[in-house]
Amino acid sequence: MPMAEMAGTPHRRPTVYDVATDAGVSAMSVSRVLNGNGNVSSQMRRRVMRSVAKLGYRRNENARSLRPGQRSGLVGVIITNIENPYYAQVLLGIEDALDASDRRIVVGLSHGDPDRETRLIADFAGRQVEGLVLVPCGADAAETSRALGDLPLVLASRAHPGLDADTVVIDDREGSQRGVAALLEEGYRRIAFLGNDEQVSTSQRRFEGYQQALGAAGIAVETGLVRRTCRDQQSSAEAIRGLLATETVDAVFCANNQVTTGVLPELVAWQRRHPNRALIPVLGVDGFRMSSLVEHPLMLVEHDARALGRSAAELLTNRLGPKVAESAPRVTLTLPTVLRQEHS
Amino acid sequence: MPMAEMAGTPHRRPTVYDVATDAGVSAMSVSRVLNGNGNVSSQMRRRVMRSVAKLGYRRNENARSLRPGQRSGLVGVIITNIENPYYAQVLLGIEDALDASDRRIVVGLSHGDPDRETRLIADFAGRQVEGLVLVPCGADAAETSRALGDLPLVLASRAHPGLDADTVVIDDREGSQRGVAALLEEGYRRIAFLGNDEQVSTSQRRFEGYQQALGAAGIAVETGLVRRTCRDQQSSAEAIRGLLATETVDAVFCANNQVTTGVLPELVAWQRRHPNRALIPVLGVDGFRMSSLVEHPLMLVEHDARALGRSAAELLTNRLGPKVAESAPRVTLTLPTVLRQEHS
DNA sequence: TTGAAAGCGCTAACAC
DNA sequence: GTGTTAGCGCTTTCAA
Repeated sequence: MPMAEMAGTPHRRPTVYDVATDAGVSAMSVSRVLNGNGNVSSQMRRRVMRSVAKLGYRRNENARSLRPGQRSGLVGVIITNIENPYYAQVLLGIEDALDASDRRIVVGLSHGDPDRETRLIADFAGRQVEGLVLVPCGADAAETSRALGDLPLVLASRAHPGLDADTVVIDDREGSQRGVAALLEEGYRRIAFLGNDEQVSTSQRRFEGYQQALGAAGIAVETGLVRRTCRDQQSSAEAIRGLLATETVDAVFCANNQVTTGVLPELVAWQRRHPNRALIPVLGVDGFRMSSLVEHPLMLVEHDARALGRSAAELLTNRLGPKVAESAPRVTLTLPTVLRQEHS
Repeated sequence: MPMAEMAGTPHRRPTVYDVATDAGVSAMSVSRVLNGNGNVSSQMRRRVMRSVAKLGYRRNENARSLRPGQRSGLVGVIITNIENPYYAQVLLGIEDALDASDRRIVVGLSHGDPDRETRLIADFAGRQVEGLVLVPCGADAAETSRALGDLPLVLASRAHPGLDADTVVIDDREGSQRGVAALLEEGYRRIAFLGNDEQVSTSQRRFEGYQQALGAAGIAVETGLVRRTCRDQQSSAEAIRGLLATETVDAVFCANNQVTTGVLPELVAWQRRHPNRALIPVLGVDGFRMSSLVEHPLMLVEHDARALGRSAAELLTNRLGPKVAESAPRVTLTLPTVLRQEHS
C-alpha cells in the first residue's frame, strides 16, 4: 500500500527527494529514470522504480513544466456551446488528435459571450497551455490578440478575418448553394432563410450560398423571407412562427442544426394545423441525431465535425512541433460538405 | 503594444521580476498588487499595473500553485463518451458550477475503456488537479484508488460500490419501475429489456426496476426478452433486430438513450415492413434531442443531466473547501426522474 | 554512470 | 507599506 494512504500521514505528496532517499540514490537519478532518456544502469532503474511504487510517487507536471523548454502538455479548447452535439463532435476530434501527442485538454465554454471568451483565453494563457483551439464567438480581434500574447492559435469552424491564425472551416457556402439549388430544381421558389446575424461568419457564408443559388436561378432575395435572428432553438422557433404567420413560404433553409431543430417541431405542428397546405420541405446545414426519424421532408448539408476537430488539433500540434517555424504562413483548411436527402 | 509582440524579442515571457524592475519596485510588491490581499498603497498599485500592462505580463499559475497551500484551480472530469448529449449536458452542469469558484476543467474521455480511465486519473493527478469528477466505466476499484492517491473524487451518473466517494446518481431504478408499470397497465405483457451488462451500475438498476415492475404484476422475467449487449447505437440496433427476428414482443424498454436512439430507427423500419403487426411502443431512459419529432409510440424516463453535473461539481467544491473535513462521511445524492409520454 | 548545485516563477515568513 | 530570503518540485548544467 502506498505510504500516502496510511492513516495519520501528514498530507504531503512524495517528491523526487523522498524517492531518492528511500532508494538511497540522488534525486537526479530518480528524474533520469522517470524520463527514460539519460543513461541509467538497469539496477538503478529497478531500485528507483521500486521506491516509486512503494511511495506512490507521481511526478508533478506543473513543477516540471516550470523549467524552460519543458512543455505543459495542456491545450486550451474554447467552444461556444457544448449542448450542441456538433461541438461535442468537434471536441471529440480534438481529443482524438491530441491524444497522439499525449496532451490534455482544458475546456472553456464561452456561451457565445465575447468577454467571457477573452477572459478564458487570458486564463488559459496563465495556465501555460501550449496553444489554443478556438471557436470564436465574435470578440474583437485586437482584444483577442492581446489576451493571446504569443500563444499559437487555431480557429475551428468559424474564421476571424482580423486574427492571424491557422483556420479550419467547412465549405458551407458551396454546400448551401448546392442545397438551395436542389430545392429550386424541385420547383420551390419562395425559399426562406433562417440563420444567425452577419457577425457569425458561418451564417454569413451560408447566406451567401443561398443568395448565389437564387441569383443563378434569376430570383431576387426577398427580405421578407430572411430572418437572421436565430441564436438558438428558442429564437428559431419564434422566427419560423413569425414567418409562417406573415409570408407564403415554399421551403425553408435552416443555416445550422440549432435552427433546424428549433424549426422542425414548429413547422410540423403548423402543417398539422393546416392539412391542406403543401408540405414545406426543410433544408438544414449540419446533421443531428435521430434526423432519420423525422417524417418531414428534410435535406441536409452535412460534414464531418469530428474530422474538423481533428484537423484543428493537427494544425496546432504542427505549429507546436519543432519543424514549423512560428512565423510560417498561416494555413486555412476548407473541408467539403455532402448533400443528403434525409426524407422526402 | 506589449513588449512580447515586438519583433526580434527573444521568447521569454515577462515574470514578476521583469515587472518589478520596470516599475522600480520589488517582486513581492508586484505579487501583492496582483493578489489584491496585502496592504499596498494606491500609488504602488498604479505603478505596478502600468508595468503589467506595458509588458503584457501574466501570472504563471503553474509556478504559483507550486507553493504549498496554493490551489491549482483545475478540476479533472472524466466522462465516457461526449458524443452522447447526455454527458455533454453533465459537463455543462459541471462547468457551470465550477465557474463560481473560478476553476477550470481538464477533460478526459475514457471511451468506456477502464485502462484508459485509470491512466487518465493518474495523469490528472500528476497535473495537480484539485479533485476529480468521474463517470466510471467499470475499472477495478483498487486500481482506481491507487491512481487517485489522496485526490477528492465525486462519482457522477454511475455509482461504484468499491470506491469511497461522494456520488450523484438518479433514481433510475424507481423511474424504470414506474415506466414499465405504466406499460403493463396499458396491457402490454411481453416487454423486452435492452441494456448494457451488469457491470454498468445504471444499467443494472434499470434492469432491477424492470424486474420489480414485472414481479409486482406477477410476471416472470423471460430471459429471451432480455438483451444486455447494448454498448452503443450499433450494438443496440443489432440487438433489436435479433429480438424481432426470434421473439414476440409487445413493447421495448431501452435502458439508456444510446439504446433508444439505436433501436428506434430499426423498430420503425421493421414496423413499416410488417404493417399488420400491432405497434410496439418504446420506453426509454434519458431524453434526447428531437424526441418530440418521433412519430412512434414513445415514453421517456427523464431527468436533468445538467443538474446532475452541477450537483457533482458542488459536492466536489464542498469537499475542497475549508469547511468540510476530508474524512467527513461520504454523501450520495439521488436525483428524481420524470415519466413523460412523448408520443402515443 | 552518477551526484551536487543552481534556478525555473512565484509567494509565505520574516525583517525593516 | 515595502523589501529580503528562502523554498515549493523538478531538471539542466557541470563536475566526479
